[in-house]
Amino acid sequence: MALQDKSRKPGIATRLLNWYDLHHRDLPWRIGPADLAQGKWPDPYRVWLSEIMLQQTTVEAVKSYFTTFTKRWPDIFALAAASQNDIMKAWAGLGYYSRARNLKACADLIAAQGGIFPDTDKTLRALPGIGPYTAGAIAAIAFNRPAAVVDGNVERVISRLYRIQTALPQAKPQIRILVEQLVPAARPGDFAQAMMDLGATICTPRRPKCMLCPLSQDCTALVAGDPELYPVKLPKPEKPLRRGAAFVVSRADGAVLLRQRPSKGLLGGMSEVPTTNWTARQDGKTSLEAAPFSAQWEKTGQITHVFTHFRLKLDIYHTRFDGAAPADHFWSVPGRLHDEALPTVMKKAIEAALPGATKRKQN
DNA sequence: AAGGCGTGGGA
DNA sequence: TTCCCAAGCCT
Repeated sequence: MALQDKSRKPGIATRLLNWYDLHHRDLPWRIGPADLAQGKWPDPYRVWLSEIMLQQTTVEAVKSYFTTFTKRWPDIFALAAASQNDIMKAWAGLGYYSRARNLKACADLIAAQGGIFPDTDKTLRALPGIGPYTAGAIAAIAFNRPAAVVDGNVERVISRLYRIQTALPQAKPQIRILVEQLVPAARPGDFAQAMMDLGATICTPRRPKCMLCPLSQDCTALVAGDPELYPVKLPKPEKPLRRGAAFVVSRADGAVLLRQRPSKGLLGGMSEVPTTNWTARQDGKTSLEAAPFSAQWEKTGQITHVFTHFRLKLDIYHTRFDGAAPADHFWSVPGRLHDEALPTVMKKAIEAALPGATKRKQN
């Protein structure tokens, strides 16, 4: 929700912005406070792209993807003109692949409207892949709107400032209200980024650097001596184990047999080697009936991979085959496996049978 | 509205 | 090793 009036806590915002001017992070998608003061302004396309990539993803992981994407697709029209499959390939390895599907859908919508981004919290929120956080972030950073921007960093900072006893996510509404009261009428974008920088570099989950914090005088948890206890979170359920088998079929020229996963759900729209269903059975028995064809399958190893809500153990089988690809399968481009839309778990599976096969050759 | 949805890095 | 978690969104 955009705020019309000034911050009711000017001291905190001022202290935070002064700290940000000196200690902000330089990031590829960011216009620093000095440049901003000179009248330079961020490109909404780059703000949007970076914010989508940063959802539940670390800054370090995003950097190279952001560079690759903006070089290949410099603006919203270039991205809208790209195929869904090329975007999935470029997104491979970054995770949460529904983001890549929504990215394309959003680019198409904006390009069709002349390439102009919506510039308010509410209108941004209506676009695919843009929720409360991202809408606020784009509105504040790209359009200087005094929107409340609440991410995991901000939740932590606010939880400690006010020593909030309510556990997340139940505390979210309360946190949002507190942030709304802090947002300054001037520099709302810098304020949002400052809050996140503070959470990422000073007010860290463990061992926060309170000695260096510009808000130490404001922090209730620091006074109480227990900042690490916040935010309060409920214990997470443990991840069940699922098992299955994956079948790596290699052709003489190095091509590998692939197929495309359904567009929705886990790894939706990404490519995979043929696999059995991933079941909860614990006996380790895998049915070769699910193989793409009957052959002399050689077990070449086993991999484990951790998804958001379950762990997966896959037995890896390998065979060589030089015929035509079966229905609904295709051969990868020989020597170009690293360009396929392969999620990390599938790269692991292929590597277990064909070491080095998914690596980009360096020269 | 609670659960589905990836991955890699740090402690 | 194991756990936590990182600029959340969708249904």
